[in-house]
Amino acid sequence: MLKTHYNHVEVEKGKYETWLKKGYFTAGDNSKMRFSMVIPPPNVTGMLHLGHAWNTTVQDIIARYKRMKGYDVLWVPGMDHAGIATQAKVEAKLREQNISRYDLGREKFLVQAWKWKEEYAKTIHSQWSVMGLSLDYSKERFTLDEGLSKAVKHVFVTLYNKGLIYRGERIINWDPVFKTALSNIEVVHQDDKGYFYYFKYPFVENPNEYLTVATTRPETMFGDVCLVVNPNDPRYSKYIGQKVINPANKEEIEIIGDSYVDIEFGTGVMKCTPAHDPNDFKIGEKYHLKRINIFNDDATMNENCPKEYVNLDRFVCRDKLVATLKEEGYLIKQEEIIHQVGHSERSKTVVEPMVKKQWFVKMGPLAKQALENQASEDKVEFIPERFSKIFENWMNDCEDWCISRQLWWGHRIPAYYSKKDGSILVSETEPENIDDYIQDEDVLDTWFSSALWPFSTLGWPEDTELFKRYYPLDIMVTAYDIIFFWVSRMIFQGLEFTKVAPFKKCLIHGLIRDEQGRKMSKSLGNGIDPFDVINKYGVDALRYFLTTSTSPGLDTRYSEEKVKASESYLNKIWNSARYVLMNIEDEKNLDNIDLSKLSLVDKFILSRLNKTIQNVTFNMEKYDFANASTHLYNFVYDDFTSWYLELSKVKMTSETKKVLLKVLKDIILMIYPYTPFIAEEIYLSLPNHLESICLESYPEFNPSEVFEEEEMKVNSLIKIIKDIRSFKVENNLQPNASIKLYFTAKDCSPEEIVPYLKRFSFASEIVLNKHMLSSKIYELGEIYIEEDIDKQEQIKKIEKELETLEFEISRGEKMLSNENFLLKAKKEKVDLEKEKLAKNLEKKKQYLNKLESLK
RNA sequence: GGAGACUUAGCUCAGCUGGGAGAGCGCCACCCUUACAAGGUGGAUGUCACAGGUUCGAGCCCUGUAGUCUCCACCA
Repeated sequence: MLKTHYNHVEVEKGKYETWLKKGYFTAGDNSKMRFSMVIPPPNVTGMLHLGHAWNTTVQDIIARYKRMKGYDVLWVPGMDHAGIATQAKVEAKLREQNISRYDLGREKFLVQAWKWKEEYAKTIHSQWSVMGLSLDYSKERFTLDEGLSKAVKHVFVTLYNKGLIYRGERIINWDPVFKTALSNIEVVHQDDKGYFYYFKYPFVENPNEYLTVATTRPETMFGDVCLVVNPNDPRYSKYIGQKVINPANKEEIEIIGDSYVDIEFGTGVMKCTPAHDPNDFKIGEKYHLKRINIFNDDATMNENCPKEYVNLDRFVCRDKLVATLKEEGYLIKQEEIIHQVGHSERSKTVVEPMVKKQWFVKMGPLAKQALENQASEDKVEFIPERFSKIFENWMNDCEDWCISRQLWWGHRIPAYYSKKDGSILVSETEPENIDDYIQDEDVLDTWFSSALWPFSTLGWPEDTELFKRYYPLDIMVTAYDIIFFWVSRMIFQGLEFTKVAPFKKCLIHGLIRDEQGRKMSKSLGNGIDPFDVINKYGVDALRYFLTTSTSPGLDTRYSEEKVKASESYLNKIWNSARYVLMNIEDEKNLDNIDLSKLSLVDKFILSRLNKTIQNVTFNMEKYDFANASTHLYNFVYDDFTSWYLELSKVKMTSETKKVLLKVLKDIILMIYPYTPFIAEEIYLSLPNHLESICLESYPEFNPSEVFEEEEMKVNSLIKIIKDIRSFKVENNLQPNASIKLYFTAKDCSPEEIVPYLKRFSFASEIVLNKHMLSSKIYELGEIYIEEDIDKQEQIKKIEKELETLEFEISRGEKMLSNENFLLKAKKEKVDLEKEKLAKNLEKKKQYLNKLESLK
């Protein structure tokens, strides 16, 4: 027997270990249809947060639901080495001991990094188990494990041989803290306060005249190679070909013309720094301009700058240069502005565009393929659909992907440079005469290996059984913030290498915010540790909250109040289970409900149950877990606990007991994917259970158990009871005050109804078939509550009823007298309204008769 | 500069293909009724941002306006 109160600590204890031991989550039953997913691999940088909890719970609901629906479910766990993020953490830890990665050297540093990985993998595993995730650990992978490394090399080499990976000197985003290149999307643009500086560039021929150039980054003037004006700009076109003095270093530079320059913007004269600005770089390419790199790798100034600036930090240099130019009279003015500045996603430092030799993936052909696929029938179905557009927009104008990183923690680029002639060898295996070669020092962007995750985890590029059976995946579940980083890259790599999209559906959810709607972040200190929540309210309550108080694709706010409400709901189910168990204790035969022996209310609840199963299943199939849970919730509260449990107390037949058990069991089965721990606990206390709820099937809709008439009648009974209750409140009577009732049945046998009336109205006496003039009319018949009021009061009451009735009748008549409504509305709607109107008119007639007699 | 989302009860949010406005929490009154006081019963509260349009009928569809937010974009 269950305890009086739901205690999450006791309920959760030991269950997950048992499930794992029994192998319930191990895929491989080939007799069933397959259903496959892989977990978005969390970074091995630290603890899981609420976002992970949300994301994984959604997947767990899917996995458990699909198992119940008879699928062989594979859900692959795994983690991501998270190159730059993890390396930063390991370096920070070493720094505490005053050790830099260079002190250790590559190999020893990697030993430290692997240690870090082992430690955090352990934490993540234990957190997954607390969350109750039904992962198949026998298939677990890590992005740096041997098989995945093999896949990465294979992809790199194949793309290289196809000409889709190239090495080139191009302008890239440089992170001067981590001293590595970044891809475009690892740069986040923020509004920063800065200055627009206006400088004089005097003409060589005529030093009294000058052009004014505005810039936000004066220090890059040391890298200027020319000025650019628009040839169509009447103010300046005449100067094209002339020379001016660069005030920063007093060197002569030419004025060239190019229509790129916006006549309206700034002064209309642009300085050109091909080595440190993406647009200037393009112009530089067009006109074969010099690229003068002025920065060291840590963004201090290098020897291409005047002596007094060398080795100064870029911002110190900026201030010093501005001060000098001001002194020399070159600074015309400076304006404070707010502008977008690129920062490194990881180090937060201001990114410096630099020309560097890096490896790139040529995006054009890959993007084209992805877009074509998305326009075809084999497209990835995004849920909600609008995210497809976001994916396509990005695919449409993405630049080549810089994939080399100047880090140590990651997949080392399989390119080898000959010591003899410097030629490049790109190969999956080391060259035999390795001593004659030097391997490229760089590693690949983390997302390069993540992009292969849906198939590399299944053993690809080997043609494994796992890959053959489970690929492509049925669904990928992720938040919208990594559509560009991850989803899009999985799609184009999947298409390129496996010829199909890596997953059929992509379920996108939002981000979780704090109670005020702000992002959770370390600097704000507003992060919520999911495991604190779990300790307090239980993992089921957290899971329920995360997956039900959210809307598809939208952000949600964390709300302790709602977690608490979830726990109350679970307690409600818990206690309803106690009631059922208490009542069926001594009943031996609980199977095979005999429909012919059911009472009115038994049929009512069975009917409601079946409609609920239908609605819940419909929404589960759409992956709309919030909506599915709402249907179940309303059924549990309104139909089951508020009414059926109470009504069942009137006449507890052995058939009723069977119904109680069936309804409870189906509720437990439907809530199970959301809240597996409490569901298992209750399930195991039911008679005739299997070894675990994990082995159960999902409830099926049964049309032969839908009883419209009984539903209608019980609803009418409920209405009567509610009216009696309000009558008592209105008349300041205690809820259990005894009253005298008059009941004249219609379309039902009074014997069936009276016991319920008696119990719920606390009636001391129920008089049957005695027509009372001021009784109220229901589907089940007429009800009159005896009270001490005079004729006038009774008339008033009836007139009030008539008034509301009149309102409804006129609404119906208006509708039905509208020809267009009759012509254009759906037939069912018209019939429904007709029926309603007829009923109301009949009711009105009866009330009028009463009124007549009273008067 | 583009793209998208959001605006519904005091607060947080639901409202499925257009057919009589909902939940949780909070608030008021009453009730320890033998599953549950982490509860029950009854109740109050909404020009569904604004303005047009389509429609027999609009919270829902279309257009515009305002506000909030997010993403993308090289504007020196």
